[in-house]
Amino acid sequence: MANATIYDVAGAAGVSLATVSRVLNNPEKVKEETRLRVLKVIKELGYRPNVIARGLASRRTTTVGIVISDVTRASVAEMLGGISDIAYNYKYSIKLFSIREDMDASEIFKDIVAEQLDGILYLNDELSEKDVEQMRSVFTDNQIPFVLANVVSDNETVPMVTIDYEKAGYEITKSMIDDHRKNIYFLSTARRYSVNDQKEAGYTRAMEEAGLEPKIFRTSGDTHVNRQHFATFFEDKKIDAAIGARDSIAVSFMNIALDNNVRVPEDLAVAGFQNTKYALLSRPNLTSIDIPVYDIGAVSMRLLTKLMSSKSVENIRIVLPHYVQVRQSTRNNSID
Amino acid sequence: MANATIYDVAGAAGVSLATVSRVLNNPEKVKEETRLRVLKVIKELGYRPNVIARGLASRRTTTVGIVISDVTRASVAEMLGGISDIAYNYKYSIKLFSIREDMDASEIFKDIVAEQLDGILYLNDELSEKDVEQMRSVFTDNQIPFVLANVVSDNETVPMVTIDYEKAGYEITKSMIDDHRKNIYFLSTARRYSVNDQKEAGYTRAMEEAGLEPKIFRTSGDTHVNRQHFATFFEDKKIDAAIGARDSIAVSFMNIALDNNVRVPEDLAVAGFQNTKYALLSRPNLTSIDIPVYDIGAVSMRLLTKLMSSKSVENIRIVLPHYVQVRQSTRNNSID
DNA sequence: CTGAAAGCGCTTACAG
DNA sequence: CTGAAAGCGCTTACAG
Repeated sequence: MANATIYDVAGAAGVSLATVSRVLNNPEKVKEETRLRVLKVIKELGYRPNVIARGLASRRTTTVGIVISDVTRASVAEMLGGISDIAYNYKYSIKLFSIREDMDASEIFKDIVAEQLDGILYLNDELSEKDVEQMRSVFTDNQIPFVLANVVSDNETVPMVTIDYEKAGYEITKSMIDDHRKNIYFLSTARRYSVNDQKEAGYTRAMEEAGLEPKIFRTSGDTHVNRQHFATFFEDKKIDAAIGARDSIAVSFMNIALDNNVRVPEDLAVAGFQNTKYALLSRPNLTSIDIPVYDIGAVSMRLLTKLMSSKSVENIRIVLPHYVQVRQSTRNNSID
Repeated sequence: MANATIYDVAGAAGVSLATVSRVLNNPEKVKEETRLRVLKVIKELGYRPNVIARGLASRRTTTVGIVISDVTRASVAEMLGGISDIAYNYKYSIKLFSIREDMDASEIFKDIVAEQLDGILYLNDELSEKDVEQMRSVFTDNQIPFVLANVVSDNETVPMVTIDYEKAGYEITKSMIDDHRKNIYFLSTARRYSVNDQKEAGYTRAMEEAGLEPKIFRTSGDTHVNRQHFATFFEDKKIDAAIGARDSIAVSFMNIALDNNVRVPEDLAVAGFQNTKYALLSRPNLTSIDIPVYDIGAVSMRLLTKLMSSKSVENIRIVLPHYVQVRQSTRNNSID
C-alpha cells in the first residue's frame, strides 16, 4: 500500500487513532505492550505521519525558513551546509526563500508568515536597518522566532550570529601598517552590506590611528569592470597594499597587479576576506581572514532551535572567533 | 490583527467561506461584484491563506523537494539559483533535503513522500543506478513526479536534464590531441559520479581513437593530498596535458606544475570542467568546458512543473548544449 | 492508560 | 453564482 494513514494503523493494531498518535508523540503515556504492538504495525505498514496534516493539527510544522538573496554566493552555500546539518539533528526541515531586489520586503515577510514556519533564519547580509525593522515587526507580531546569520544589526533585541568584522578589518590593516605599508587601499563592493561596512570601519580606524589616509575603492564586483578600474592604480597612484572585502576581489586585483609587473608581496601586499578556495588556489596564495561560515550557519540554527522551544536564551547576540590566515601575498616586509 | 482566517474574511465580506476560497482559486466562478468586495476585504485584513491548511485540503502543497548531497559545491548552488528563479515564477516553494552518506536512501525517500511534496528534483550526482531505481520505485508508487538534474541515468523512463558529458570529454581531449599532445592525463575524483564517468568515457574514446593510452588518475579532491600525488608526475612521468574533472582540480594541478618549473601551456596544457570563477582567476587562466549549470537547474524545474501539471510531456530527457571556453592554459601549440 | 470528539483552516463536490 | 456540509489526516484536551 502506498499511503497508510493513522486510521489504517489504528485498525490493524486494534487501538484508536489517539493511541497511535500518542505512540508517536508521547510514547511515555502509552503502556509498553500497546506501544510495541502499534510500533510493529507502523513498521509493517511503512506508515509515516502526513507532515502537512500534523502541521495543521499541532500548529508546528517543524520547518524553518531560510531567507536569502543569492544562493550562488560561496558563503551562503557554506552556511546552508551548517544549517542543514544541525536542522537534521533536530529533525527540522528547511524551506528556502530567495528574496529579490525588486520585491517588497514587507510583503515577502507576510507571505512567509502564511507558510506557518516554526522559525526563520535570515542570511541576507544585504539587509538595510529598515528591512530588519520590518522583519522584526512582522515576525514578532506573529510570534515567529528568527535569527540573523552573518548579518550585523544594531538592534540589540534581534538575535544574531556573526563575527567581529570591525575588529577583523582593523587587525588585517594594522598588520600591514606594522609591516611598513603606507598606501593601503580597501577594495569594497559598490553595493553596501552591513558586514562590509563593518570591515571598512575597522580598516578606517586602523588607518586613522596610524595617521594614514583611508582610501576605500568600491567595485561593482564584476571582474571585467574591476580590471579597467584597477589598471589605473598602478599608473597614477602609489599603492603598496590592498585589502579586498572578498577573496575574489583580492585575487582579481592581485592578478592585475602582476600583469602590471608589480611584485607581490614585495611591492604590494594583498589580503582578502573569507579564506575561500580562491585564496588557496591563487598564485601567490592569498592571505585571508578566516571566517567560520559553516559554524555561523550551524550556531544560528542551534540558537533558533532554542528560541523555538521558547527556552529562555541567555545570549542572543553571538560573536564567533576569526583569525588571519597568513600566506604568500603578505609575507613579511619588515626591514629589520 | 496578526492572523486573519478565511472565516474572518467571509464574515467581513458577508459571504460564505466557500466563496472566499473561490475568489482565490477559481475567480472566474464568482460574480465580479462579489469578487471585488471579497478582494477588498482580503486586502484590508492582510489575509493570506494558511499554506498548510490549503495543502491538507487540496492535497497540493505547491512545494517541491530538492534532494542534494552537498550544498557546498559550487555547481549545486548555481543550480539552486536556476531552480529558485523558475520556482518563483510558478509560485512553488522549495524544500531542501540533504542526503548523507550514512543514510538509508530508501528510508529517506519514504520520509520525503511523507512531506506531501508535489514533485522532486534530484541534484545528487553521486547517485548509483541502484539509488535511482529505489527512488523511481518509491516516487512512482506514490505518484510523485521527479526529475534528475545534472545526473546521468541510463533508465530511459526517468526524466533528466543534463549535458552530453561524454561528448564534452571527447571534444576537449580531441582538441589536445589535435594540438600534438600525446601524454594526456585525466584527473578525476576518487568518488565515482555518473557525470565524471561520462567525462572519462569521452576522454578514453578520444585517446583510443588516436591510438594513445588513456591515463586516468583519481584524486580524493583534497588539495593537500593532490599536491603530494601530483608532484611525482613531473619527476617520473612524461606528461604534456591534463584535464581536470573539475576546475579546482585542474587549477591545483597547474599550480603544482608551475612550482616544478613546467611551463603552461608550452610544456603542459591544462583544462577543466565547469568554467567557474576558479578558471577565470587562475594564472594562467584556465581553459574550461562551460556547463550551463544555472540553466540545468532552471530547465529541470520547468520540466518538473510540466510533469506536476500532468501535461503529456514530449521530451523527458533533455540535453543542454555546452562549449569549450578556450583560455591561456591551452593556447595553441601547433607547429605549423 | 485509552477512546470519543472537537478542531486545525482550508477545498471541493453537491445542491439549489 | 453561492452556500451548507463533508472531509483532508492529524493532535489534543476531556472523560473515564
